[in-house]
Amino acid sequence: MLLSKEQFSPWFDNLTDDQWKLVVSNTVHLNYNKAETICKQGAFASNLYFVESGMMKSYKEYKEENLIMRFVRPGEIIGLSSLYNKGTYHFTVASLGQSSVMSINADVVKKLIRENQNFAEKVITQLNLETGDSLERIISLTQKQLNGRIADAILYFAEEVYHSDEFNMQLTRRDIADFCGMSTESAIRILKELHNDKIVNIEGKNFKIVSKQLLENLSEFG
Amino acid sequence: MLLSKEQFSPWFDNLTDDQWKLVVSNTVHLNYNKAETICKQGAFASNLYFVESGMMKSYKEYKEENLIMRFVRPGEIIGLSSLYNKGTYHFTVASLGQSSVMSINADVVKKLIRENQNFAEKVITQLNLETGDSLERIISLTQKQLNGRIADAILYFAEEVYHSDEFNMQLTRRDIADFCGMSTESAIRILKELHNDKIVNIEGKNFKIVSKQLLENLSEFG
DNA sequence: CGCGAGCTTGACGTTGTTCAACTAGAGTGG
DNA sequence: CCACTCTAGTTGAACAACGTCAAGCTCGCG
Repeated sequence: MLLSKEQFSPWFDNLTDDQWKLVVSNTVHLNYNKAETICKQGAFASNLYFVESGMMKSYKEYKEENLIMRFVRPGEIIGLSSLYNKGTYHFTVASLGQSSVMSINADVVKKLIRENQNFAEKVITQLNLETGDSLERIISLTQKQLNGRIADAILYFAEEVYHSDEFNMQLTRRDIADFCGMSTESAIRILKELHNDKIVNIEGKNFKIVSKQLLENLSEFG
Repeated sequence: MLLSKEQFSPWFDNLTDDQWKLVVSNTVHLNYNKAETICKQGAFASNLYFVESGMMKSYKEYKEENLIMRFVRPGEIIGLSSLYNKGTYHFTVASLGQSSVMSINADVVKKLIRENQNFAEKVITQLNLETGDSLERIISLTQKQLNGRIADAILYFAEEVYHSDEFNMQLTRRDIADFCGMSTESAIRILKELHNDKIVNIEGKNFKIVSKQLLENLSEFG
């Protein structure tokens, strides 16, 4: 398979040819099926994963509970936050449907950080973006009630994941609940309420936001 | 005031003399009193703060609620996670007692990141440490009940903040509650319970861990 | 000496979880 | 082709966990 840097823009487009060759020669492509695990929380993070296609859930495991932190989409890199320190994955990442990744040796990424300031800056930029998101999630999860959290989740799906107010949800109700830090039953009840109140039209996995304004109100005051 | 790089080790000890001069000439020292604000969530992060003495609380503001994310101690830098992107502070940081900081221009820090790979690596290392802590906090706050969260907090104070099983707490009950994401009354009730159960000896602001084992059990199963 | 902030306690109401039961569809093996 | 099972989704009722409210208390500071 022929690889060009630009294909993986904007992560790699500033690499020198030598650096890119190094990346290519320390890379394998992998395909995952639904429910397969890309990386496991606590394991040594000897590889990072550049997502090429599909969608994954990235979650913290705690006892029987999973708390989904975010959904990972093409163009994103998994494992940046595991570089240095103990070098273990903070999350488990599992594929939601079919997906493919480019697996890169972590030492190569560290080498790029050392040798290419642009790359280092991009890494820090990305880490800080994730920190910001992560903090917003903490607020949503700890300071809002069920309504508000579900509203946040639906807005997140529409804006960050599907880029549309109408989408066919890939997730189970349980995934939604795990993303909102609540029980499956609670998630179902609130979704039903949203549907009955004609705020979001929900039929099975088909979601259509009817009133974004009301949804944002819920997120804010719910 | 005479400044040496080594004094601020390990953040700056790998800088060249020129780089250090640049830091010194773009730096001011500031003293804060109790309850004064070092930086404000949402404001442009044009400066970073290297903590020299004292202790601060770093918290997210949401409506009337504050959620304390961590306590900042000498040797730490405030604002790394605000570099790049929008460049606004993710937190408000307020001094708990008297404290002093070295305020550094953010552009200088960015320049150091570009020009000194060691520094860049340290920054990423630190950011990833903070990410790890932050995730542990999410788990504590969302997956554990009040007992477990208070236990986590006390263990955190003993291990990360005061480095002793016996300490005089600088915080109010409200601070403790804000750190554990619960109401002040709940925090008080649980602390009392811990005292009555002879797990932690608490008299006013004096804390003494009697049975660390039981406390860890609470953290794990509480 | 009085005032305000922090601390404490009990009673009460709300929120959200748990448990149990039921349904529907998808896959499996006889 | 039909039971059988498993998972996902759903609903209601009972219950536990936690927050809110109201009151009173203490202590340091002006």
